Amino acid sequence: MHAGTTLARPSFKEQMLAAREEAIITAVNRLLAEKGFDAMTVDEVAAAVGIAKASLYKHFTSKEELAAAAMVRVLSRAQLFLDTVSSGLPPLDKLRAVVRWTLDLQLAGQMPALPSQNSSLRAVLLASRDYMDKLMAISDRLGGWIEAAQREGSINPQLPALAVLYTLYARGCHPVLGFLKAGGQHSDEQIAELVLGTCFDGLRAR
Amino acid sequence: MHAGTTLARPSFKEQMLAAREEAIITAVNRLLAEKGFDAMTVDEVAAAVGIAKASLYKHFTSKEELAAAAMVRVLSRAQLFLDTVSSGLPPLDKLRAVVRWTLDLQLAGQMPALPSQNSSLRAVLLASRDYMDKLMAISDRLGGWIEAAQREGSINPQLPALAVLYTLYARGCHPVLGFLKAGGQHSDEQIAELVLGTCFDGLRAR
DNA sequence: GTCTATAAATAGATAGAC
DNA sequence: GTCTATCTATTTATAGAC
Repeated sequence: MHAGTTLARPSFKEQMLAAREEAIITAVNRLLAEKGFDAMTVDEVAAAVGIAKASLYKHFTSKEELAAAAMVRVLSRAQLFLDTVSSGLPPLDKLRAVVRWTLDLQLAGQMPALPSQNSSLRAVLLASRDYMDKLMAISDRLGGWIEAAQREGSINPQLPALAVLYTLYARGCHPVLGFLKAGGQHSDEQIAELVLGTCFDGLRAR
Repeated sequence: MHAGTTLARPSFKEQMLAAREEAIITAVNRLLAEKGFDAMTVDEVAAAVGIAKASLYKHFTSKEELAAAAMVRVLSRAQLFLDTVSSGLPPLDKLRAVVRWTLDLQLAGQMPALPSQNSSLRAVLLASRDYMDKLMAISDRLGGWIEAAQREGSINPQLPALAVLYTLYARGCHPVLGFLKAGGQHSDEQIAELVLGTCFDGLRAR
């Protein structure tokens, strides 16, 4: 939130500040993954970080800003991951890799739940330049890969590209992962591969 | 909640009571679909029904009971729908019909959102005989159809039947529907067919 | 910036008259 | 059973000392 990224080398104090805010966001991120925005309380966040609630409000001006920071960080990490996806890969494999990344994040309990349609968080996110810019940038890159995959015939060309994009995003909050994990019958690796398979190949036999 | 289903013919008063409770559950159902359990308030429910909050508590003992009643009603309706699915249909088509039913419910804004992992509602549902019995009964019937479909080779036999079941359930809270609907590019019918297609056939070309 | 203490608003739930 | 009025606990957010 504070400008820790000036051009000059960050001072020790600034580094401490940045580290603390990282810790805050990490706690928020976990709580958002566990119980979602509405059920998460600022008291819990403060307790998890180990600081007073009032101190939290020196860093972030509201509960919504707190959550938004976590959402932005996830998007930033997604962008970093996109950068690591080999450009030589066929577009379908790139998309697979991205979905796999979101599944791993979920299995690690680090995927914040999407705000519900009517949440106060939603309005803040839609108004956040940072969040929307990152979301657009990610969507553009994925959209390019989707269309390339459709041109080469590896993704069903009859599907609207937007529908494909949303379907990929939806994997980020797929409750199936939690159910299967709670069942205890499968390893995380097996679960991820299962869901990845049903996403791209469907339930029907091929 | 109250026993409106005695063996004797229900009196006028009992019918009024049942109708009121139906109206309450309908309002709760819509609110659960719109914003989920955590964000829904009892005040909103009372306002939507047009009665005082205290009156609500004469019918249902807590917010959780209120929501549970709505969840149970959805399961009851699902059971009724299962009964109407022609027994002559191939198992894959039966499963398709069920998913289609849940998609229609969602598009109508009448599918209550699943409680988050850590919600107080979750505990109440797990402890509710009514809810769990219905859920088990539905799961058993769907499980039978899934296994039959796998035996005849129309559903991928390599997938664990439970994974298939959860995947079907997950369609009941698929955020893609909301996104596509908000986009305004497609009719409800098109959206339902799109999601149905990606569920059974996957994103990849066939 | 961090803390303790508290304000202000809202939530779920209940009392008691009718 | 329905209402108004109220209680109690919780929650977001802030004041003010250090």
